[in-house]
Amino acid sequence: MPYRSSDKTRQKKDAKRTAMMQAAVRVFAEKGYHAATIRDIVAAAGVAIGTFYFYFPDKETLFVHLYEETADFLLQAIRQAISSRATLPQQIAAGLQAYVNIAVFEPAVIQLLLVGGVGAVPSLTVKQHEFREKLVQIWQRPLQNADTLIAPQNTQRTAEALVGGFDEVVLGLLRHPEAGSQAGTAVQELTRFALRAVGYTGS
Amino acid sequence: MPYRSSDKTRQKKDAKRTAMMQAAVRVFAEKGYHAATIRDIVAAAGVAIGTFYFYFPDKETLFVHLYEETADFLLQAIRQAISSRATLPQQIAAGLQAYVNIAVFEPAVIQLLLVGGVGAVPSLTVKQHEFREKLVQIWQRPLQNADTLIAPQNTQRTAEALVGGFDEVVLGLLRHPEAGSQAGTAVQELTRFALRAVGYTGS
Amino acid sequence: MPYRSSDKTRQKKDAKRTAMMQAAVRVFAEKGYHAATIRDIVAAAGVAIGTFYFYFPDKETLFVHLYEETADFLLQAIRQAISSRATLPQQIAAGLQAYVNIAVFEPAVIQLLLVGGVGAVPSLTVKQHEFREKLVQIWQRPLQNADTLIAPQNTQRTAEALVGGFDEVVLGLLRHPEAGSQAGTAVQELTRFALRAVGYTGS
Amino acid sequence: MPYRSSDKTRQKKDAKRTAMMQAAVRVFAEKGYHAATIRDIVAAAGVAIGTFYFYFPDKETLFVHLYEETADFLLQAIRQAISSRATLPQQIAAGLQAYVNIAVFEPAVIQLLLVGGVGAVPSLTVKQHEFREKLVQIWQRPLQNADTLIAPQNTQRTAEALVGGFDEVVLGLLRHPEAGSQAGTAVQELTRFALRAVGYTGS
DNA sequence: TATGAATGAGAATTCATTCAT
DNA sequence: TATGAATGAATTCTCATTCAT
Repeated sequence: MPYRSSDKTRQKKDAKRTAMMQAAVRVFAEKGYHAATIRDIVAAAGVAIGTFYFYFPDKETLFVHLYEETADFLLQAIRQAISSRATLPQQIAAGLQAYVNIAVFEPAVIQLLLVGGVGAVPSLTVKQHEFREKLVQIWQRPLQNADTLIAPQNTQRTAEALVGGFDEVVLGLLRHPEAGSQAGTAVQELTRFALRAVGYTGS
Repeated sequence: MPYRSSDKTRQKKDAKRTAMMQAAVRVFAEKGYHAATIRDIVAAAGVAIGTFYFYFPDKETLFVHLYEETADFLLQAIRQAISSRATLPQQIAAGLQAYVNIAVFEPAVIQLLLVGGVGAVPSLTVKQHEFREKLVQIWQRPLQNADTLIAPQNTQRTAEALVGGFDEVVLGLLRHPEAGSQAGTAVQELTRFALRAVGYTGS
Repeated sequence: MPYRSSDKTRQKKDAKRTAMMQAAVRVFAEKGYHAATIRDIVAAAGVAIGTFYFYFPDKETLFVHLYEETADFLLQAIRQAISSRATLPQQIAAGLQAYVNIAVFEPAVIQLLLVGGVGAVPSLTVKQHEFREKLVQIWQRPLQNADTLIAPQNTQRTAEALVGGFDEVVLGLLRHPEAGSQAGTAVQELTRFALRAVGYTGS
Repeated sequence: MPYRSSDKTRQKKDAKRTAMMQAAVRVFAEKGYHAATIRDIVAAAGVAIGTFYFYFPDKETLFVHLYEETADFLLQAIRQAISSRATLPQQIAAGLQAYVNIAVFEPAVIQLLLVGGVGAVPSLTVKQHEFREKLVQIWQRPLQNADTLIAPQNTQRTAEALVGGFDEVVLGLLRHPEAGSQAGTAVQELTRFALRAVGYTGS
């Protein structure tokens, strides 16, 4: 019996914690790390300042944590989309579609990862590198697997360049209000771009 | 002897102003806009705080100015490299070489443009968009000119993706201390990547 | 036990706020707007600098607010004293007595209104004019009501001159440490002065 | 011969010094002591900052000096106007006319004495008191001389009140752009006010 | 757990003043 | 004499963080 109550408490607490983190993501994404104040965050979450420090040790830790979680979410989504397809063109299209979907429906995720946290917190630099590297690895894998269907190349470098290109286009989409309407075209064009870039000769 | 105004004094002042701006670029590049304090900048320049405000109106104005100047410098270097070559492969190789050279010898330039100023100052957002757009245009031009030698495509989108790809690779280079040694290889690989990506069929 | 918000806490906060405002009035009155620093004010109130900004938006806003409140207090006191009497001589004597009382027992009020804030803040100029005008109106009213008992005259001008005269004498009183002892005489003499000045012929 | 040249030099220097002082009066009058910067003053005088410190030791000293000179000028003008007339009504009218003239044609003088310097500089307080006292004495003298023609009274107190009244009205005039057109009426009304206030029974 | 009043280090900016030329 | 570049103390204000309730 007692543990059930404790369970509920735990759940409640987690719910509040999660709500605060979501509020924080929104605020960080919108204003960037430095311009976002704790007051902004607690206001967005509808709690008091003290409550923030009950759930999180400090601003920087929260931000780094948020960055990691968000990065994992994005990586997982792309990884999952790619791994659920069989051929390289399908993998690229699916991975891109997943990425663009997130950009359109959760722009805060992209904002946080590609804009809000860039060069803001020293302790984040390492995490950022890790994130970039993992992203590259995710895109490099299908290239390695399609070994015989693409041009001979340094797949790591190719994946790096693709990742950068995807980011640039996606950020460009977000700069325009009607991001959603362009998304489909962008995915197609980027897919073709990527296939050419790797020298795909299948079909 | 009413103080010679326009001669050496003038030059000295300009020299000092330039020296201070260079110091500021270094500091901004290293720490990012917010983490860089006026104290950091004047310390790096070896002057007093008041001196900063004698030469510049305020932190933000200086930063925006620096960003613009640096952006113009980079754009000009790449534009110039591209326009001095005749064929697409040469143009791409030359443009990339120019870009990578700056990254290797003036890493602060790339740091300032791609990292230190991202999401830092609201009044900079517009300038950043302009910078990205100009960069895209610079790379789009040779594609348009090589019209018949490349695959049919949305050259604007392609240029966007290339620009993003180049940036990512260059930032990757800077992450490693021995950037210089990798630079040559990176230029070659990126050139081939780009030629494939545009579907170049010349020779 | 989520923190009782509206009870004692509220009252305490208001009390502190009031205490800080009183401290601020003292400091502003003593040093004038510019010479009074936030440090002075918080030192006088026995709190930290941050506390000031928790209660008030900034120095100027507080000062203007203080000025308005103080002006209203003084105006109300004089208005009330005058309106509670029936004849002109009584009205003048009562109004003056009220004014002098405040000067003697709350010299900071007069100091703030007539000295500390003069020419200090641009945004205050309008308030100052309003204050002077209201003061003139207060003294003009009894003159208009005693219409038939005083010399024909521009009562507005007369009231202006009386107001200026009263201020000068009151400030003179405050210049001497034993202001209180002279106060009674001053009220009598000023009353007679005013009655002559309006050409009062009653009795 | 040499002394002639030195003489000219002296004159030139004095001329420049005077020009700078006039510029300073204008600036102090317009902005008040604290808001007026040395840069403002030298800009108004058309010289360099260093030049200021060649002629004057520092800002405060200059201001106090300016205050004294301006006060002397005003006192002398009124004193002179009064002493050149024979009867009390003429004396009051002439003194007021002189005062109002200065207010209309040299508003900076009044601004400096009655507004710009009030409560601004601690070291000025004494000078201000002296100024007020001298002004009171100037107006008290004719009252004492008209001893038998006015009501029995404390002429010092009366003079104080008159001085304050005159100031208030004059400041009121300056608040309106068309000060000049109202000046004549104001002098007449104030003269009558003053004559009534002293209980003048002549004629 | 939750609150929000209180803190104070630190940042940007101003401006009177100095001094080498 | 005259200049104006250079200085740095002092000021206002912000904001992450603490802690008594």
